[in-house]
Amino acid sequence: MTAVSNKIIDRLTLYHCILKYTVKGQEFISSSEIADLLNLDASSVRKDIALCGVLGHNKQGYAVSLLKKAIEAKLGFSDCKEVFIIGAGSLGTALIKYADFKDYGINILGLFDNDPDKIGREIGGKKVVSLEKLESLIARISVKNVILAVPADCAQEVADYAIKCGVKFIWNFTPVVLRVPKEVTVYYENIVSSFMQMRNA
Amino acid sequence: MTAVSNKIIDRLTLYHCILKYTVKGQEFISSSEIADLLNLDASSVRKDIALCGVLGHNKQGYAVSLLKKAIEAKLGFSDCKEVFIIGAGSLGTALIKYADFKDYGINILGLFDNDPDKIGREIGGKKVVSLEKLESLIARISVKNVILAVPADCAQEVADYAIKCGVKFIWNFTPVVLRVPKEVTVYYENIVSSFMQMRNA
DNA sequence: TAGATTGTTAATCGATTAACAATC
DNA sequence: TAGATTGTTAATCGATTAACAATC
Repeated sequence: MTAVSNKIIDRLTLYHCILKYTVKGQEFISSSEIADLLNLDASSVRKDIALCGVLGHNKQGYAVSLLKKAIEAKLGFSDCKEVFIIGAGSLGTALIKYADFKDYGINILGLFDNDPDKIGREIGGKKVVSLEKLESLIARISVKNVILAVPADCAQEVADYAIKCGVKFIWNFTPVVLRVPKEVTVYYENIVSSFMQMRNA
Repeated sequence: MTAVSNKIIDRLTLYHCILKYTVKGQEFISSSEIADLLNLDASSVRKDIALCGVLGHNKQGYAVSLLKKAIEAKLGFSDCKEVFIIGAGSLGTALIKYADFKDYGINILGLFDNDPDKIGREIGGKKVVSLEKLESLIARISVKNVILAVPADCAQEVADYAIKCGVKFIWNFTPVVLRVPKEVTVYYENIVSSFMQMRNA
């Protein structure tokens, strides 16, 4: 399979959102219709779609349901990844309740915190587990991905612990740039940056 | 002031996070130290820093506090923008509680919802206001920016209403690509995309 | 047919990386 | 001095845009 750059992944997920919500019920969509919704060039839309192996129809554009499935296949929505969330504060809660994750192959298995008031409570259908138990749980069911949603002042410490437990990918929702060993990858959910982009527009 | 691309804004905010958290207490930092933390090329870091008008010192690198202030000035952290959040669910709650927003010049003035159970309740120090009141409030205090954190199935409808009230910028946390008039700008917080990038790495 | 739209190549544009003199 | 690091130019790389023949 051809490698797909992050920019293309970004656009493909947005095309998918269009197909799933914006043009729901519509049978065909043209490259220029997608391009207009996202302020893109129509030829780049056509190129992205070609990557997914979908052929269009003249004067009609692309079949919505076919294109939607092709994007799902290309991005691997059905190849489910298992994830733990660390931090059961308001952000961790929002993420575990984000039902759409399942549709995208993101399977949230558990929610960890070290606040005794939260441990044992149920949030979004999952029991909050003591952070101490991360190590034994990872040993049992090999989960390599965590979402880090803890306060900034303990982000590095918790990341170190998760890495010690065997975590390889950290989806980092804290504003802290983490020091990690080479074999560990951190993805920064840089919320503030997109606000700055909005402001500077 | 030189225009700064979104990619550069992305990197500058991450440098700022490093200076604020990761190397707190350290007096100087070299371009390669920043580059290593973020898996970037050191020369691109130096270029970004040059854009902020900061000069480094040989054998020492850049003065941390000076560079931090220069990034803040370049990105306009002190030029405060006022924002309403629409949707007082778990995501809206998480966002209003994200204290760091204030440091970045994001001033959240109010939280709207149309769920009678939520209206009047206090979340993150702000009273939840009925969505009906958006129009009169925007007429009084001219707020052009909203964070959209409502369920997908009413995203377009709520966006239409906000635009009718005079909103010009929508920071969209829903997975719905919105149809908006030309004078309105939508920024997509594409959470699923970054997960896909993580998976495909 | 005429018009609209795709698929794809070529041209342009911008961003990243490499290289290295200047500096302390 | 030698070594490390900046500041900046030139070279490379990749992404976007323009253009247009092919198609229905």
